[in-house]
Amino acid sequence: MTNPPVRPAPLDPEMFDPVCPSALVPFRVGDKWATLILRCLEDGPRRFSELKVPLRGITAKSLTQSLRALERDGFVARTEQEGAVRRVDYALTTLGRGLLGPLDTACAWTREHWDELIDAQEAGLARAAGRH
Amino acid sequence: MTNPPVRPAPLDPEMFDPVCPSALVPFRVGDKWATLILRCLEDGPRRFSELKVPLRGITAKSLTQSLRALERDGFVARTEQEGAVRRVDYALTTLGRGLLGPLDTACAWTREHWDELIDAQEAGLARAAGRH
DNA sequence: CGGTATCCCGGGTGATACTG
DNA sequence: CAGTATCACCCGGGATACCG
Repeated sequence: MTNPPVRPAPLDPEMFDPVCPSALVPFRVGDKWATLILRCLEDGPRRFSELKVPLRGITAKSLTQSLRALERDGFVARTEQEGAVRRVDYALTTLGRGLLGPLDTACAWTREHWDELIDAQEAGLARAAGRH
Repeated sequence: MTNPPVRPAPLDPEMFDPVCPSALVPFRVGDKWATLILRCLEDGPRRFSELKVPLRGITAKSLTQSLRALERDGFVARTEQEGAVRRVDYALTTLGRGLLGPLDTACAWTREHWDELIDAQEAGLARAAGRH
């Protein structure tokens, strides 16, 4: 039985598409991209360029920065594969995987109260507009 | 039976003191101060100046900004009391109170893994220092 | 007391170009 | 492919002063 390194299915390029302005998703971890990166690593290690796909519009610089920060904080492990073609993998550490728990809780809450969040925000904007 | 408006105990000026560098508390809601404000409102309505106490060093401007944002998003309700002395109260809305659930989850996780978080961070810093 | 009005600074973020 | 280097901009946030 061969035992090739676990390779999860490719990421859905639209996994963050419908929304995520993070204005409405009220929980943030680390910097702007950190939670999204964590989510991307949920199903297994990912390559640098692989991560760029669902992270619409992220620059190499920002991605590097976020990854380095996550690495420094012990949430993500970076491993450089040797071989002809360059290949660097990023994976969740145990600690990083643990973060997904509370993160899921937060996301679940947001999804459950999505309509209320939208309504409240619209009402708030209307009030703000009326005041001026 | 008189029914005076509920007034919770005064806030502990040191309720955020030992730590909270928010670098290690990996969950953020809204801006820099939002989660702390939410926590401050947990036990009931608070006045503007009352909030400034545990929020060591926050400026009136920042507090106003954060509160206005929380109000716009429907997490906090502002009520201006009439009377001789000026008095403005901020209280959690139902939606805002709901946020405390996931927030508690996040805080609990952080507390549970505090030592690991510290260790991982120190290790990360050491590695970073070694690389340069 | 409960804010506004200004000024200002640092850095987080993006755009672009370049590299091993 | 997996980054680095550089510039440049915006704005969150603090400091200070003032107001109804």
